[in-house]
Amino acid sequence: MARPQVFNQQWVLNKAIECFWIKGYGETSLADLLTAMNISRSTFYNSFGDKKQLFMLCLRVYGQQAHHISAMTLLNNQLGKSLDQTSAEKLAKVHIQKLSAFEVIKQFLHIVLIAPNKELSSRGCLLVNTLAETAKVDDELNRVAAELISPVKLGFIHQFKRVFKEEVSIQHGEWLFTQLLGWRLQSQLGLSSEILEQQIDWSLRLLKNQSLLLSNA
Amino acid sequence: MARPQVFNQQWVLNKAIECFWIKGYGETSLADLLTAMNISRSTFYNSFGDKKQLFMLCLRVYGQQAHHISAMTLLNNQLGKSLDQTSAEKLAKVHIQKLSAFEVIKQFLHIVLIAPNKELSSRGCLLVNTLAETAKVDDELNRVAAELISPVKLGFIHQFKRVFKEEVSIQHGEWLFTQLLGWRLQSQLGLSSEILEQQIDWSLRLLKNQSLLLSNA
DNA sequence: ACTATTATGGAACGTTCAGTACATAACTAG
DNA sequence: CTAGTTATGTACTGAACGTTCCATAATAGT
Repeated sequence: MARPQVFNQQWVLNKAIECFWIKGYGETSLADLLTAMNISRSTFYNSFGDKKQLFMLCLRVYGQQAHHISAMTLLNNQLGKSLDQTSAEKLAKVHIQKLSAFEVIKQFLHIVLIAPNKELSSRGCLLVNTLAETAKVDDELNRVAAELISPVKLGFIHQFKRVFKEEVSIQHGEWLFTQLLGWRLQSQLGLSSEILEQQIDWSLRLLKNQSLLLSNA
Repeated sequence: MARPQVFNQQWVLNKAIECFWIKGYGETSLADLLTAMNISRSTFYNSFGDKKQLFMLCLRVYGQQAHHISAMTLLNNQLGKSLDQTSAEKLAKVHIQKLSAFEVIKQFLHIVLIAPNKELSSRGCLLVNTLAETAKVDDELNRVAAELISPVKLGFIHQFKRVFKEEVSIQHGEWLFTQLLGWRLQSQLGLSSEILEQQIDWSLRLLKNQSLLLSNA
């Protein structure tokens, strides 16, 4: 009945996510997007409304992927399609299921913070970045980003509790999540991966002995 | 010999810092700056070169102030002129010198993360924000921000060690600094101040028992 | 009072921005 | 083959951006 779309929806969406992920919402121009997505202006506006709508769509897709990835990583299943091959290979070699609960978490942190590649890990998390960028500038985007982060965080904590088989509390998961955020920034500050791994070791060892030190109340 | 400047250099600089601090470099327009600084376009370009040069100047000034403030806070001296009156009053009431080393750190974290006011603490650190914002966009600004952060971090760690009287290592300071960054983001994510304080308690208690758990090698 | 020097105000610059209008191309159902 | 529908490419819009330019105002030394 009508002329068919010549581009691949998922492909151009992932390209858009990559743009926003690298440069942020404000710094990403329409020209950047059109070049990366390889579509024309009219196609853009016909298919995605406008820049803001596209961005919110990207946030949602990214949120689902991020949630999926962190959950899958801890569950030792296949990686989502969005990660590149090197990451998938690295993960496959880990053989998480044979490691202790602490090793699983350690490997997860290692992959998220260090392993994939400098390029990827230095980007940080699109949702967290967006939250910071739009904090005082765009209430709507800020709200959306905040809403989308929460399931990711809860997913992390949930898997964290699963791995530790109820030996830890939700609060411990929150505590470790705080440090995950901190490590992200530290690595962006140029903290050496040696010290980063050392810190991860420390935190996990502290968590291992948490029953000795941390009361729940 | 010449017509004198009618504006106060420090005053307009602090106004500029406030702009950049709230909206970031990219999102702060020249109109925003001129309104806040209350000067005209030509005065702006004559006195500060251009937007980027002014921004780098602001970063330097802010870096010195931030360094000063964190050091002074821990040393229980007067606050720098840049903090507002409420913060100064809050700090004066703390009477840090009478508290234990751990209480000093705890109060410091409390002030930085929770106490001053939602407005101020939600801004985060201008240098950290800049580092994140310019990561993939402007190499020069990124480099400058990274260079200016390091003395602030070292200052924090130095004072941290001073307060603890060599009972802790530099690595412990780095570890706590990581969490400081994480808490900043968490509070921006809407983490309740109750949980935030709980986490601070936990981390400090863990640090208190560090000799039991953490080896230095 | 005159001159040199600097600060200031305002108009205008070219560029880039997100978004729109419209003609045309590509397809399908009839 | 035709009519109808949708996708696409190009030219354009008005607004906002950072920056420059120039005339003018205000001072200090001579």
